[in-house]
Order: sequence, then structure tokens, then C-alpha cells
Amino acid sequence: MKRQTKEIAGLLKVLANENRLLILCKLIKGPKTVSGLGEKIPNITQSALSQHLALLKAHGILDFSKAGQSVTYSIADHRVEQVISVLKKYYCDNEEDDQG
Amino acid sequence: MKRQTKEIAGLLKVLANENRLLILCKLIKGPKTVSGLGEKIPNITQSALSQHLALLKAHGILDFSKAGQSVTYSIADHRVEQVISVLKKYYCDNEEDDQG
DNA sequence: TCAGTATATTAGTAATTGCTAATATACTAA
DNA sequence: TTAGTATATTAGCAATTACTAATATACTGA
Repeated sequence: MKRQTKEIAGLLKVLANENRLLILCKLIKGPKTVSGLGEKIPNITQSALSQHLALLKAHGILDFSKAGQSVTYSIADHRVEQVISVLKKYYCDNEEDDQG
Repeated sequence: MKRQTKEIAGLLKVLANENRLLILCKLIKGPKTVSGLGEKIPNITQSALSQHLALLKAHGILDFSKAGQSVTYSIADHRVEQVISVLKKYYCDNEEDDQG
């Protein structure tokens, strides 16, 4: 139990950032390139975005593939989709106001 | 969406701590006094425990009642029970290894 | 090769976190 | 009142976080 609590706290620490949550929400809708993400996330620098993606990748949450000069990221650990889905369900008035 | 993401990230920040998760797991099983919690959570000081409880209370996650010289805490926001339930479901091998 | 684009990495910094130690407050029993 | 117990609060510190700016790497087309 202690170990699992630690593991879950670690996961939550990764999710507990506004920009990383936005990244994950966008990727849940489908894979996207780094620059595609950059356009959808307001006011994020290239460096910050890249660092967030690296962290999510390091935790096994994201996967990526390179094609030409761009890198496409996608959800690797689908459990986080479930977690985010529950968060949306309970903490967003309208689950559909998420278009964008 | 931006505002909700911020709100959810804030909640996750509160949950993203091993001791606070343990506190919540204990309280999900039923209300407990501060000293009762202190016995169940390994290696936590009185001060640290009190500060965690104050934070959870400030976020509306816990409620409390005083009786004599002891204070009993309980879950106030039952949405976090759902969130923790999903986390347990996906991140604990055995959902029942939580006796203690 | 070169210039341009996409992405990653590094170093440095301000803000935040989680803790301990000390002290304060509130209640109880004698 | 006094001593003892339960809990809260405060100050201070080390560790961590999230960012920016700068630089590096990798790929592409001419």
C-alpha cells in the first residue's frame, strides 16, 4: 500500500500542472505533432512544451514517433485517459466545452 | 476550459502528496480523529499531519467537528473519493490490499 | 554545402513545497 | 488554578518545480 501510494502520488505530481493537463487533453483527442500542440496551447514557449513532453514521455505516459523533421506524440498509458475522464466528469460542468 | 484546467490542476496538486493521499484513504473508510490518523500514517509528525489536514480543509475536501479535546475529520467533497477510487482501480494490482 | 525549420537540451532563477522545531491555543481532570 | 493532553500555528530551511534564454541537434530542400 505504501509503495502504491507513492506511485500514485508520483503520477498525480505529473498530472498536477495546467499545461501538462492541456497537453494530455489535446492528445486524448488524437496524436499531434509538437508544433501542432504548440498552436493549441495558449502562451507556451517551445522550450517549455518540449520539457513537458519529455517529462510525460519519461513517465511512460506518452509515446512518440518521428517523421521527417517533426515528432508526433500520442498517449501511451491509457489509464491516464480514464483518470482525466473522471476528473472532467466531476469537475467540469459541461463535459463538452472542451472543443479547441 | 482554461479555468477548469486550472481548477483541476489545483486539485491534483493537493492530491499529489503521499501523506495526503494516505490521509484521504484512511478517511474514505470513515471519519477519524487527528490522533487516530497519526497512528495509522507511518512516520508523520503531529505538525506535518495538522498542516496537511488544514490544507485539505482549506480546499473543501475535508470537514471536521470538535468533541472534547479531539477533532474528528471526515470527507466533505465526495468527488475526491471517486477520483481516488479510479486511481486505485488502475494503479493498484489488488484493490483490497489497503487494510491498515 | 548552406540556410531554414522542428525539436531537444542545458543553465540559471524565482516561486513553491514539505518538512522540523518551537510555540500557541483549547480542553480536561484533579 | 495547575498539569497534562490534543491540536493548530508559525518561522525557517532544503528540495523541487516551472519557467526563460540560450544553445545544440536533426532533418530538409536548394
